[in-house]
Amino acid sequence: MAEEQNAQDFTEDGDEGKRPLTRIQKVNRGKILEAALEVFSAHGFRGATLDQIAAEAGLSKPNVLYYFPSKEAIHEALLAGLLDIWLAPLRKMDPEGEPREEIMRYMRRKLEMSREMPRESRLFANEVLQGAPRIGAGLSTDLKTLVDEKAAVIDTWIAQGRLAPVDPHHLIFSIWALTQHYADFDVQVRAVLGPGKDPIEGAAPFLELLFTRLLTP
Amino acid sequence: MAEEQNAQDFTEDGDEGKRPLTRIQKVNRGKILEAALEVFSAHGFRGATLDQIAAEAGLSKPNVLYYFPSKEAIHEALLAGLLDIWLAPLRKMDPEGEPREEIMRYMRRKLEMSREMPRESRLFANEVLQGAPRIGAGLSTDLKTLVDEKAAVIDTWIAQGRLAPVDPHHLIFSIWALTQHYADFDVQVRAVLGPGKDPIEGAAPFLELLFTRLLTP
DNA sequence: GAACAGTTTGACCAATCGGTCAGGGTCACG
DNA sequence: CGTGACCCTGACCGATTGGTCAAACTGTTC
Repeated sequence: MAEEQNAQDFTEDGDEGKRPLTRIQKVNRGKILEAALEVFSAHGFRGATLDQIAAEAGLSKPNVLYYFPSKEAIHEALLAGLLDIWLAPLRKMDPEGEPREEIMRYMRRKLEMSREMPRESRLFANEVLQGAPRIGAGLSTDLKTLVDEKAAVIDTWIAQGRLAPVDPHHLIFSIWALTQHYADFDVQVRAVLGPGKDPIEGAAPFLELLFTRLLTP
Repeated sequence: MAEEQNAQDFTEDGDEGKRPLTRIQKVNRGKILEAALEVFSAHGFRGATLDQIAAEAGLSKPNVLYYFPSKEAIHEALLAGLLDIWLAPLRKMDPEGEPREEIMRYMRRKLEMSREMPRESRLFANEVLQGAPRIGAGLSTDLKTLVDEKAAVIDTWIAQGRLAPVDPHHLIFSIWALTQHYADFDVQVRAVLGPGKDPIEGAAPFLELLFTRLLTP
């Protein structure tokens, strides 16, 4: 195997890894990540090829490898920020807010993300489906911590009688499942509904009704 | 080892292809399909290799190709019956039955399938996630027909006032999303809940509550 | 405009993958 | 126990894939 590790590498230096980041670097890294999101989300990690990514980015394969040390590194770079982006709406859930409105707002924001960021959703789904080999750690640490924390908030709300008594963990799962379904299974949903309307447009009022009925004491 | 009686001795070829199917053939085809289900569901079509399947089945690669003409053919053989198996519970939904009980029964059966056939669920999810390149046709024909038919039944029930008014298509989607989530995103669910209990055990009462609240007029 | 860092590429490589093939082993049955 | 159909395998092949490399090109700065 190639054991040669380029010691003088990229941003992973813990200390002063100050790198001015050329204009061309910024542009091309962006193009690569955008192309990689397109290809990885459509074919999975194993199903995507560097040639596809390079073509999609409008660069040559060696040029892509000039900006990222490996295919794996591109994938990691994509997943790196994804978990945070993905959980940002949940983080915003305010313990001081009105319980039902807070949960509904979270659900709406997640549904909106399924419409506006379906590729990110599918990238994530691909990763989890195959056992989360590359972000498994983040799931049982960051993710679990955040969910447990918000579940505690929900339990408080329930104890105060401001919310119908439901299992808070499964409530959060249900929001994930119901919203991401429209991004991840888009082809199936569209095949069933037939051509024309945006599926999420019909989903929105349904989910409003569903969660209102579920959460009203 | 997992000894699953893959009762799928398929004698297709409406033509003259009526070989009696040797005992060894039955056994080895079963071993290959079982192994392929394991590997395809875990890594996707592109991510799975014939060597993996052969190793999992305890056969040599050329031997695997003796029973199936190609990797593609193995995958197709798996998907062939899957859509039917997958939709069987929906087919059983009885227009003459008690509306809420019929829908609850369907939901329960789907949840049960997530527990007992998670690999099939993930195989299906993998296929749909990547645009359903191999069963796309079946989605907009068989699947759409069945769902439209059952949606009409649900609409009738609603018109009779025996069910709360909800969009029947999205109701069916919600059952799919909520139940399959526990199979497809198993790693994530377990990471969040922590080790120990079976996630589906906790999901069952939650889903009972959710759909009861949603469907009661 | 020299000089050097940063950028790009064609040619190439080793590994892996799906699949083939000739030949040999094994089973069932008369 | 012979024989033909069925079963199995090691060796091999062409294509694809992730990745390397030397050399050439470009942009920027003094």
